[in-house]
Amino acid sequence: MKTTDILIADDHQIVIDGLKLVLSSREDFNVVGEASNGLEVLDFLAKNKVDVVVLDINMPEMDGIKCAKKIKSSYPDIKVIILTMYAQKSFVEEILKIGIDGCLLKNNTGKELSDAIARVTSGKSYYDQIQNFSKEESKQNYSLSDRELEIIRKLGDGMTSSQIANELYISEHTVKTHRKNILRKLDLHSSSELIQYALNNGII
Amino acid sequence: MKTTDILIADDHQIVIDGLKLVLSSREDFNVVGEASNGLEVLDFLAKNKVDVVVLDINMPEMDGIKCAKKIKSSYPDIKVIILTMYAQKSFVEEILKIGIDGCLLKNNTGKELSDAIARVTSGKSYYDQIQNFSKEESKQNYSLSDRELEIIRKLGDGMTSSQIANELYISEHTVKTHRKNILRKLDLHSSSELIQYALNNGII
DNA sequence: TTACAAATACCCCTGGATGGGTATTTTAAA
DNA sequence: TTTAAAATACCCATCCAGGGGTATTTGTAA
Repeated sequence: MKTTDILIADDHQIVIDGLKLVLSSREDFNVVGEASNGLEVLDFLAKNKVDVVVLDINMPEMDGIKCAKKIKSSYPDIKVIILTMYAQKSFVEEILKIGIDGCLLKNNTGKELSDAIARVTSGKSYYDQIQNFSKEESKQNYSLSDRELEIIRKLGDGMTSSQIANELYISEHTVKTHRKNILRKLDLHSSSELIQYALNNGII
Repeated sequence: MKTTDILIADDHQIVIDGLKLVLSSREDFNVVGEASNGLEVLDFLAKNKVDVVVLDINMPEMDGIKCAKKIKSSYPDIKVIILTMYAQKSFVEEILKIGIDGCLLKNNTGKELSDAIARVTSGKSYYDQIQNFSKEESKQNYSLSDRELEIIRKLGDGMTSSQIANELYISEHTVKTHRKNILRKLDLHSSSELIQYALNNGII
């Protein structure tokens, strides 16, 4: 029998334990490794043969999206499934662009994860809920630049515009411009909303 | 054989599926129900006999802490274990006060959850990491009042002091006083930091 | 090489947030 | 019933955020 070798990445061990058991219900699935962040995933892939990687988005060190990008450029044959807490609008564009094979919410049953893995190994893709806003919202869903993301993270640490300006060796005016652009792009109106959004979408 | 009847509550189905499988490895454990929020838990308890409830903190409708409080007052014999993402400093005091039997991070293995359940059924308690800061930080870790928590949640929605004042039928001055007290208690200095803190500690 | 996005920088103004007080009433606990 | 905590309300001041512009430089992709 042809088996599928699977690597699971999540920063919560108990979730990994659960997923392993969920997937062990199928004889053709073989969980060959686990990782608690993106760096561990890349480390594992360098030394082992894997067919499918199941990635949580919110992980320390290197998040799931960044990790998926690196996997797809270094190992285009490996299938990647993103497992996430929320429907992460801000990442939809990126998920589609990177060519991630599957994406589903943690909100789903274990069986659906099995189904998703089976689908992607057969060369198909598995998207849950995601494709809905990929069409409707991708137009108004402007993407944030690297600089803007950098500033959002510093805002999350409670830094003011002038503090950020000092740390980045740029003018406070520039920081304020970035902030205005961020709020405009995301259609938000305060830092509080921004931090909430950022945390819910894996930016922080 | 005496079996332990367990109710699992988490807002992510895939986590429930995993936990059920993890716990099924012990013959004396019997997962009799599952719930995706606190209200469903109370509903289930009203109709079924349960020995142990495993509660996630972050759930919609009614969070794990509020739910635990109600369980302990209505069914003092039912053991309660809190399962959480982060070490939630702000809740330690409350967890100890309510008399929750066990508390562990999702960051643990499935076996540790089994151990915790076994311990609490035998009348002991199981605390992971939590007791550390319960001693060290409980002095400077002032607890927030219900009103203060209410205001934090509204701030998370991006509301201003005056908007909150209108919604709660109180003066804007009062809202500002609450905000000042919140920041002072938590030793924070801006709404951005507060929202970050609140999301990481299950307040929002 | 031309066009466009990103990053940079500055101007204006208004309103809200932060931090320092003080003080009353209400509620709950000892 | 006395005491303490919580919720209420107001004063002051300063600083920063938010929203409206415009403009230059830099890098990159068509």
